[in-house]
Amino acid sequence: MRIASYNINGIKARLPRLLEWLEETRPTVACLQEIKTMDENFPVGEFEKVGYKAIWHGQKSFNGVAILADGVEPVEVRRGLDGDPEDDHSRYLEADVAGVRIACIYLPNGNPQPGPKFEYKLRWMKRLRKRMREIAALEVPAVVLGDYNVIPEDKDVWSPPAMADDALMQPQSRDAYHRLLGDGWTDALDLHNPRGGIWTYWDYQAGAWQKDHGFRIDHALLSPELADRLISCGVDKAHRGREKASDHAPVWIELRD
DNA sequence: ATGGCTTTAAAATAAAGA
Repeated sequence: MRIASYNINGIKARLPRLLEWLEETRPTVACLQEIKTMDENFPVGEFEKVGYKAIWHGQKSFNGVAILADGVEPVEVRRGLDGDPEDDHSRYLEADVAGVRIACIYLPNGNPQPGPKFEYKLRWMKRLRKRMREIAALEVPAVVLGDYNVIPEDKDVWSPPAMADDALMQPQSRDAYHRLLGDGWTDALDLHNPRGGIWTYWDYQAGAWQKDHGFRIDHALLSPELADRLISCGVDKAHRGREKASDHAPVWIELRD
């Protein structure tokens, strides 16, 4: 089976591209971030037409996550993270599909830093770690994937100096990410590309795509039970170059059944 | 460059993104 993640930057503007990607690559499960729409406007019928069932957790204007599955309804486990009743952002959705626990995340960006947005990012990462430790304790095949908004190491960015002040690569962001790995989660793309140089995001500005000025912030973290089943993984880079593309490219993992 | 694009919401600008 193939499990993919795609920050689509607006489901309304991206729908033709998204349906095209689903039909061309046919992932078993597709986790979406930044759907940027209220629940009542989620185009579930468009996905049903091409054979996908869906659950979603939206909000007005920004954020929002969804999980699509080929031919089966994802069985929702939870939406949102514990630990902050004030947090009304739609950034977390967890479900079971085909015997795999799947958490779709849209981690806060955190810019500008320092500041309240960066503090929110770090708090959110603590709450995520708590939930991921609970999932790990289940000792089941599990993957937590999505837009982590963290550049894990310098090898994951086209120019470390150019991004030095960005929230995505501050030491606190990186430390929090590496604590997840320390808990036993495996970064699939990093495992298969240890020298780096793999990007999942290219800014719309300054010709970043044309110059290949990107970085890697979309990640799939696997539990030991799922890491054992990893066959291959990759980035659907060509989809970033199409008309009206998202600024992210899809990432995917292929697993033994 | 307190942002060179892009999206959303909504009716001209503003917020958010990374």
